Order: sequence, then structure tokens, then C-alpha cells
Amino acid sequence: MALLDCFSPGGGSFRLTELARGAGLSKTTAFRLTGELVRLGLLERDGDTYRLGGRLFELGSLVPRRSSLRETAVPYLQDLFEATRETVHLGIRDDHDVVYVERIHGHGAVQLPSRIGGRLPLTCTGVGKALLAFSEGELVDEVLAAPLRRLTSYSIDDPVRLRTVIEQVQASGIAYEEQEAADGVSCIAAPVFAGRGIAVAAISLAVPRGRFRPAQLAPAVRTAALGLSRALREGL
Amino acid sequence: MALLDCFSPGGGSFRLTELARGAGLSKTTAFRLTGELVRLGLLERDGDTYRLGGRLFELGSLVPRRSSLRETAVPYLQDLFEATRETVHLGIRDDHDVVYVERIHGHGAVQLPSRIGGRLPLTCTGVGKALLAFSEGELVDEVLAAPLRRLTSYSIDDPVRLRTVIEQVQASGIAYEEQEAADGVSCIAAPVFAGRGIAVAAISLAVPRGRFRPAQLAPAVRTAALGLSRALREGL
DNA sequence: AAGAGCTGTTCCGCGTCATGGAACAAACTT
DNA sequence: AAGTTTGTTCCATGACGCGGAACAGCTCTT
Repeated sequence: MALLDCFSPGGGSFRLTELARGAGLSKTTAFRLTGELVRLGLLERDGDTYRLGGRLFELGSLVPRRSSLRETAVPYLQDLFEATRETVHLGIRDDHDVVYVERIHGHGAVQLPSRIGGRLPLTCTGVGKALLAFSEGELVDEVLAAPLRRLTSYSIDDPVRLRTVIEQVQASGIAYEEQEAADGVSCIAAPVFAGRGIAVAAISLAVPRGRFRPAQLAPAVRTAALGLSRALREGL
Repeated sequence: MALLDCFSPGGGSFRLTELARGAGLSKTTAFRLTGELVRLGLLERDGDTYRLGGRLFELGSLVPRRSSLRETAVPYLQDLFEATRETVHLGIRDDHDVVYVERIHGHGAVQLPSRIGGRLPLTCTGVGKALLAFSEGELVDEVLAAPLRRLTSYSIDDPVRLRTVIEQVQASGIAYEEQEAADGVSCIAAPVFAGRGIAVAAISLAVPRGRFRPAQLAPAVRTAALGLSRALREGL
């Protein structure tokens, strides 16, 4: 795992020595372990560089919560994309982060820090705020107690201000985010419920700041989120 | 890996004893190893049952070939879905199997054996035939030499017949498949090229047999495949 | 009610197998 | 041509993973 974690931020490829250093192993053991990982399909070797292996992709696609959610969500994300032609996200919460499960975009999509399987702080993203606002008990307090991470100069780092934002989300059922995750792009999100009151996922639209029209986008996002919520309830 | 492989066919959840048996380990070591895997996030424990962990999803999403292909392909798959409203597949080859990388479908989608990250024999699927027809040198011979697996009663198990089918695909640039992977559903596919002549992926449409109109679907599939091919070339 | 068959969990002594330093060859840079 | 990388092999040492045995909690059976 120490070796595989070297790839965690953004994939890519590494040489043996880099992996050994990154994992804190001696070159000898790194050599033997990478050989083993290649044999298992978890790593692939191309000349003298290593990258993550296809086996990981297959195993990762089998993770239950993620893959079943994704499967039933796709049609609703699809509808939302067709109605708005903007980048659609589906995310879930893990600890204090949002993990993106699906992302649908058209040809000229804006560059975003979100990536399927990627993590971002709950507090900097529309999906994160929607998840946080409808999370169990003391999570909001926990998150507000920790120092708030920032991704841009617009990211909210004041716990007091963030709390009122969260309360607005709870009242309206819609979360906004304006350039807090990436410069020049705003975001509108809605929570997805499976049972009572706590969100199991959230859907968002990421829109270039120039054409951000919340009044037109909000109903579409809500509709998608409600449709998915209903589908998840019926699926059970 | 022996433990993780227990989940390989279709995910789900298992108890400790099942995992020990499935992996060929003593209950004691299975206990210790599952504990370790849970600690690493590769497994999740819920009461007395285990399932694959979120970490695997994240690592799997970082696998380079898969994720970059997927990222640039999504808009084209999107277009294809909107034009046809049928289930869209994107697959690559691994050994003698096709591995599905993306799948887009609408609300009333047909039940299919294909799943993202799932494997099916090259010879039973549209995507597989397209990949096989434009693969390197001796792969066709290799595949035809091995006994041909069957998924339905329509699956081709005669090497001679399959060879002529492959040659038709090579000539036309379009692969057909009729109920060879699942009863009641047919398929039309086109190869995606990155450089010269060998396919790096393939795009397919899966259509209920009742409304399978190849003449109307073929141009759409080819257009999507050509568009993606161009995007991959320019991306490099 | 009390046993029989499960489950997951802990303990522990044996023996294996992973470890990392040292030495090596090849391919770079200087 | 010397020097510093790289990946690779060898090997003695000892830590640590191994599985059998024993235990505790549970559900059924009788």
C-alpha cells in the first residue's frame, strides 16, 4: 500500500527509485514488491517506469456503494446534462472529503480539480456543502472545529460564516459555491436522500462564472436529485 | 490478493469464513489479513460481513490508460447517446477479454452482462469483435486457436465462421453482434484508433433486438468512433 | 434446558520468508 | 575516462506471519 499510495494524488508514472523513496522502503524491497505487484496486475511496468495496473480498475469498479449508486444515477445525470449542457457531478462523502463518483461533461468543458475517484474538501465544493448540510449529528461541528482548507482565494475559511451558509443550505435544499474550488467556475448542488433526512450523495452542476444563472439551474438540479432519491428508495 | 479476488465476479459481500475458504487460507490468517485490509481501506467491514473498500475505488480511478481514455471519450459517448438514446459502451482489450471502461444508458435500459470494469470474451461482443479485427498480428490466430467461450446459444463457437466475421469487420469498419452476449439484445460497434491501424478501444451501441436498425445506427457509431480517434491523436 | 454446531476472536511456539546492506553491471552525466 | 546514477542479484539475520488449539457468543436442534 505504501507503494500504491505514491500514485494517490494524480496517477502518473514513477521509476523504481522514486517509489522506494516515496514509500520509505529500501531500493531492494521496493524492487521485490513492485515485481510482486506487477505479477498481481496491481502495477504495470513499461521499461523502467511503473504505473497503476488494470486490475485495480477492475476491483475499484466492483466497490458496492459506489458502483450501485453510480449505476442507478447515470440516467438522471444524463437528463440533467441534456437539459443544461453543463458539467454534472455526482459525489459522496468520505470522512471530511467529497469523493466524486461520476462526472459527465460535453466537449468544451472547463478545467476542474474534480476527477472521478478524486477527493476535495467538503467545505470548498457545492457537492460537499450539500452533503454536509444534511449529514448526521455532529459532523458539521467536527468540520467547523478543524482548520478550513482553501483551494482558491474565494474558499470560505471563516467557521462562523460557513455555518450560516450551511444553515441556508438546510433551509433551501440547494447549495451554492462560487469560485471556491476553482477560479472562474461556480457550482450549484442538491442533496440525494435514500431514507430519512441524511444525504447519501449529492448532484451538482459546475458552470463557468460568466453564464452562471442560478434561478434557471436550481430547478433542474433539484429535479435530478429528487428523481435519483426516489429511484434509490424504490430500488431497496 | 487472494482475499480481494473472492469479490471478482460481481462484488457483493462475504463473511470471514467464506473469504477464508475462497482464498484458501486458514481462518486465523484470513482474520488477521482482513483486519489489515480494513485498516488500509481496501476492505470495509459491516458487522460480520466484508465488502470491497472505498480506497480501491479511488485507486482504480487513477489507472492511467483507463481514466484518460474515459475522460476524453465521455463527450463523444454523450453525443452518441443523445443521437440514438440507446445504451453506449466504451471498451478496451485485455488479453482475450474486453474490459468495459464506460457505459451510458437511459432510464429503461436493457439488462446486460456488461458492467464497467467487467470482462467478457472478445468473441461474444460487438466491442470485442471490433477490437479483435484491428489488433496486432497474431492475436486473431491465438483467439481462434483457443476454444471459443459462449454466453448465449447464439454465441459463435465455430472458428472458421468467426474468421470470416472478423474479415467482414476489417473490410467494413463496423462490427455486429446479435444476441451473442445476451438474449434479446444486439450490438453494433466501431473501433477507435490512436495511431496506425490497431484499435486502442471500441465504441458500441447495445439495442433491444426488436428495434435494431443497423443502417441508421452504423453512421452514428462510426462518427463517434472517428471523433474520439481524432481527439486522441490531437491529445498526444 | 442442555447440548451440538456454527460463528468470530485470541493466544502462542515454530519456522519461513521478507528485509536491507553490500556488490554488480549497465547507462547516463560530467 | 572517471563518477554517479540507474536496475538487479546475492545472502545472512531475525522479525513476523503462519495455522493449530482453545475460547466465547450465537442459533438451531433435540
